[in-house]
Amino acid sequence: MAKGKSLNPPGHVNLRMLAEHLGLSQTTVSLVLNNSPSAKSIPPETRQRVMEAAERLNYRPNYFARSLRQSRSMSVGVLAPDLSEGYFTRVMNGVVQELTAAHYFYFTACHDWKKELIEQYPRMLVERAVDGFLLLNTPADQIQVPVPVVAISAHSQVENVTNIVLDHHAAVEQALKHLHGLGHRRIAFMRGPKAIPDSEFRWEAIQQVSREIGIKVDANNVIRIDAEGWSMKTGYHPMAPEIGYKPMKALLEKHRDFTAVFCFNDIAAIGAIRALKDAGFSVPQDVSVVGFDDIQSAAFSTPSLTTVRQPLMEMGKRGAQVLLDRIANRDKEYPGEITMEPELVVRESTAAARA
Amino acid sequence: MAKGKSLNPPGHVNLRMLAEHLGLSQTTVSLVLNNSPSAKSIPPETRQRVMEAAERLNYRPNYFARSLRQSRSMSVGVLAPDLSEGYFTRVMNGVVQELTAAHYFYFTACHDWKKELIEQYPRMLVERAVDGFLLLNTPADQIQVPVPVVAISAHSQVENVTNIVLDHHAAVEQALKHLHGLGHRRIAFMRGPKAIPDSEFRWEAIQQVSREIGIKVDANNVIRIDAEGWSMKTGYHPMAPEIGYKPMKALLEKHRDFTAVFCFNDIAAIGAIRALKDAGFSVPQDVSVVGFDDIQSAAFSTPSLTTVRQPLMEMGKRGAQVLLDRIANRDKEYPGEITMEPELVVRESTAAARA
DNA sequence: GACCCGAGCTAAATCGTGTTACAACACGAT
DNA sequence: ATCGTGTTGTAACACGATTTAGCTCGGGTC
Repeated sequence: MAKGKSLNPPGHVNLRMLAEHLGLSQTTVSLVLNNSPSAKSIPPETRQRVMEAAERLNYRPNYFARSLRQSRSMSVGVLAPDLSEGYFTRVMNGVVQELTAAHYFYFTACHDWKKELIEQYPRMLVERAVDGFLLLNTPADQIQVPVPVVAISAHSQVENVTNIVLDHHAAVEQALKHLHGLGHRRIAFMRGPKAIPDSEFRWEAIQQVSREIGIKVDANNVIRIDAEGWSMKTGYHPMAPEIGYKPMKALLEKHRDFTAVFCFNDIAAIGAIRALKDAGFSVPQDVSVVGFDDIQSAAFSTPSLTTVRQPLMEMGKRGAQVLLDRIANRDKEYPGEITMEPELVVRESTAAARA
Repeated sequence: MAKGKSLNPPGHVNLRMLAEHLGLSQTTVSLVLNNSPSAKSIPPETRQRVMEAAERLNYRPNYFARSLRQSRSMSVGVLAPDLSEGYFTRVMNGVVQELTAAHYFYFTACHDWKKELIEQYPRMLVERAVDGFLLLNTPADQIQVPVPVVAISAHSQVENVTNIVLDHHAAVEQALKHLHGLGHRRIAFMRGPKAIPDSEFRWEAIQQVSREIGIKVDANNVIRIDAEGWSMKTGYHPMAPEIGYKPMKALLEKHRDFTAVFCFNDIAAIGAIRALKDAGFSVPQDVSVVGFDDIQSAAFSTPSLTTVRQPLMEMGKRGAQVLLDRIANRDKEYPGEITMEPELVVRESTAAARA
């Protein structure tokens, strides 16, 4: 009665208080609650008593004290360029599923492609003791941290980093064989911005596959997304279809010697289609358009988009799984690269080439 | 030399180690580094010496130990239903700007509309000592936490919560006056899912404004988005245009006695347009469609969407500002509600009613 | 009787910081 | 000599959990 139980700050039950209340030592209570291996010798009745009291007094172990001891925080850092509509949300849907199931939380940090932020954020998050990093679409070369790193859609062969990548050869092959099979020979290519790791990688795949299939890549038919369009500093539209609209319009003003366009992603493809329509073309009768990613609106825009589906959610899930696994077994060997398979989704935006 | 400096785990400099190295006590070093008021008496030279050593040895105070002592974390919790394409990313763009500028990080937690998670996550994040909460599109009634809360797009008059809301009367008035002005009299309304706080609020505004303008709301022309479509458990498409496609299709199978549709949001509007086209209608010649939000794809879908623009980014910015202000001055008075103004954006999806 | 053993527990150290209470000393004033 | 009063620090505890090392006691073995 004089145990002092009633004068506590309510809702803040200690291990000490719990132990006092039970007439046991903190050690015993802790061992039971954590189901520690050295708790074998504790009889079931005592166990039961401890569990019940913890439940009844609504005991919650203090997060910081526990983390201080075990030096792990049950949280990871997610580094991404921005909170973009297409890519980010889809990958994160998969990531979140896995992290949540493992009782992990995550910090998100957007570097907006700024070099200094790409170096600064990892340091700041290490100070907050994240147990690992997940990089989305972000070059990993410069990142040196004392915890495991998994990079999704990056291609840096660096110690400590596991890459989750798409099989780009297969992806490009499916798209180009589809167009080739429809009779397209003069194909325009829209390259991604330099900053994005996938851009160069995919471009090389395009050149290689083109040689294999026998498609000529004409420099006059290669356009490039302007990296500025991706920046936050545009304010209102960080990553609008505009990024595809502008280069397509520019190309159309020079010449119209192509029957199909292979776009860097779906958002750009939607913009490109808009530019084609504005120029008096109809899609797919006059020009076929192929996108990349298969974001949600791809199926519902008009015309619906033929596109190379990246299994973004699965890539997120897989990435998170690997990261959690590497965190749990820090000295186990880990894969340097994991490849995921794409899938061509044929919809309305492609058709046989006009004669 | 034999001070043991070289046999440390590198990158892990203690306060103790720093103090030893300096030949001072931990207290002194701590006082200097935190610029504590009781450090007044410490001479500038000693100060200087401490600061330099900390810099040189790259000393970083342990986050857990520090938080364990002072229980605050320089981070906030963001609670949202999901990482949806339209709403979430736009609001967060504004939020992130403000938080980053104030050197705050944030945890994101998606409750997926599950009651138990809406109660559980705040508790878990309080354990992690977040300094405040930001609720997106999430009812705040049940949330009891010892830190400031700002709710964006919610309408709960609860102690401790500041609401950032849209002026729904103005929003609905602009949309309906636009349609009324184009000659539309028989208008179909798509209500939002029950779970979303804005749904009921907007519906009441619709009823009131309709009375004021003289538009009849016919129960046969009211459809509702099926809440299940929003759930994660659908796996692949958490929040696709499908949510608008299905109810629109169902309505069209019953009757076609309307010349315009006012949709709950842009994503649903895109789905509804698709359903109208599938049924042989053309938009806007046969049926006008008005959306809500003005998400990025609204301007680039075909036809481009007439919609009520919510200043989502500004709402996020404002919400974060208020939260940070309330965190910094915990006892200052705070606003219970802040109203933001909408703006009608007229594009291609609306036209004069057919005779 | 010495020795070991397992069952059932506990005291005390540890993690790294922040903070309170107090020590040692100098200097001048009484 | 004593007292006050800054100055310049330090020892020790608090925060709350985990973990190591070990204690006690009854019973069995040789």
